[in-house]
Amino acid sequence: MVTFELQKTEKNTKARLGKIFYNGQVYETPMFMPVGTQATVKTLSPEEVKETKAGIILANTYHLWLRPGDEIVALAGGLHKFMNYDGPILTDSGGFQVFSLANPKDITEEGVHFKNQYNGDSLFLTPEKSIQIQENLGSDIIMSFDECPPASASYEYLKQSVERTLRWAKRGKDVFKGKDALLFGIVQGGAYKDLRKMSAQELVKMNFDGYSIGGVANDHESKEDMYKAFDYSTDYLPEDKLRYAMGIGEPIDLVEGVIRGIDLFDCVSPTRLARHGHALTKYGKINLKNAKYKTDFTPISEDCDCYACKHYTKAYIKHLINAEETFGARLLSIHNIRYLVHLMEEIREAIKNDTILEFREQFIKDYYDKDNK
RNA sequence: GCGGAAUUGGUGAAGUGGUUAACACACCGGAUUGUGGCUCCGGCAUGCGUGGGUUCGACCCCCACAUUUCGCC
Repeated sequence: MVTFELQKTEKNTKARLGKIFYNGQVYETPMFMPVGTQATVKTLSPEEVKETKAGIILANTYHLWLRPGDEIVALAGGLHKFMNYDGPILTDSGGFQVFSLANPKDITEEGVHFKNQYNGDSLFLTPEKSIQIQENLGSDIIMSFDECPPASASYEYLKQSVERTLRWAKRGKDVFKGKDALLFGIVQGGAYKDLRKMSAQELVKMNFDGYSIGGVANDHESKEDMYKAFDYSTDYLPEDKLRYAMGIGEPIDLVEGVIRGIDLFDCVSPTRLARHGHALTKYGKINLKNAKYKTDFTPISEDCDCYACKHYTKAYIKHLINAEETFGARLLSIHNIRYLVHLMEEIREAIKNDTILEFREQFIKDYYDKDNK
């Protein structure tokens, strides 16, 4: 069972420091969570995930429901046993996949009809069903089933969607057993203050165990709008509950999110970028496919303590990526996850010292200033 | 030695007497935010073996040479 304790709020911003307790384990927030959609963080073993000092990992309702099926995972004794991971596991509700993957789809008050993209079967996902699947999976942090509209949706559509998502949240909460897991409500409303506020306040009335901020970074949403969505949401959320920005993100977005009162982030980017040959560094993202790394026999980052940086050079990893060897993707995934986890360590230190704004300034200078490279 | 065939970018190659030489791979860049790991978007032959000729115009027609290859002696 996951519990959360708020430690402090930074002097100049909404940035928060907290602790998550889980089966004798302790994790600090703000925290970055790697994504393991299909009950595996792609290319990594659980031991390698742990070595990056990541705590919570994500798994996905939609994918595991379709394959291998939540009943099978339940038979295996739950996700933790099935995938051999003893840290906390958070599951997404399937709401985002309905938005991003399932086509065609038909969204009704009752739930969402869509086709199984693998075999064409007709599927019907409801708020109740989503919770039930997540409980079968043995998730520690369960998400409400939400509609995730594109950022370009009209105000009118967003308003209706937010209201429906609230009704879905209520339906999910009503069937949630609440034994060993937390249930989060998901704040929607695009970049509109009144919608985010309404969404947050109504969810808070239902008293969820934590609150997610959804519908961000979708559909080429601007960073400005995303940051507004953070502010307009966290302003109306209780201090003593976790706030989670779903699907975020880029290093700068983690910094900006923390400043706006977010505790948890997840993103596919470290592992996806890795598979495509990119490495995150203090001085920006680098593309190891670039010819200039052919003879670069230095680590990705001199001061990184990850397995990849301790033992391998850019030239070697570049070779692996070029040769399409999975070990290359694995080394880069280890590095990129470690980079983001370490970034959060630095962020927490800055919150302790009440210097998060100075930290942001220096971070932007290092990450984006081309003269540093 | 004689006869035939071929010669297009790093590679495999398409191509028509008439504006910017198709496509693929490789290569060089870029993208990627609640993950379809083999994804997406760009760039990449001022030149079609070499030298002449025909033509208003030739990668495409003609001649010579070079190289490769096949067959025969």
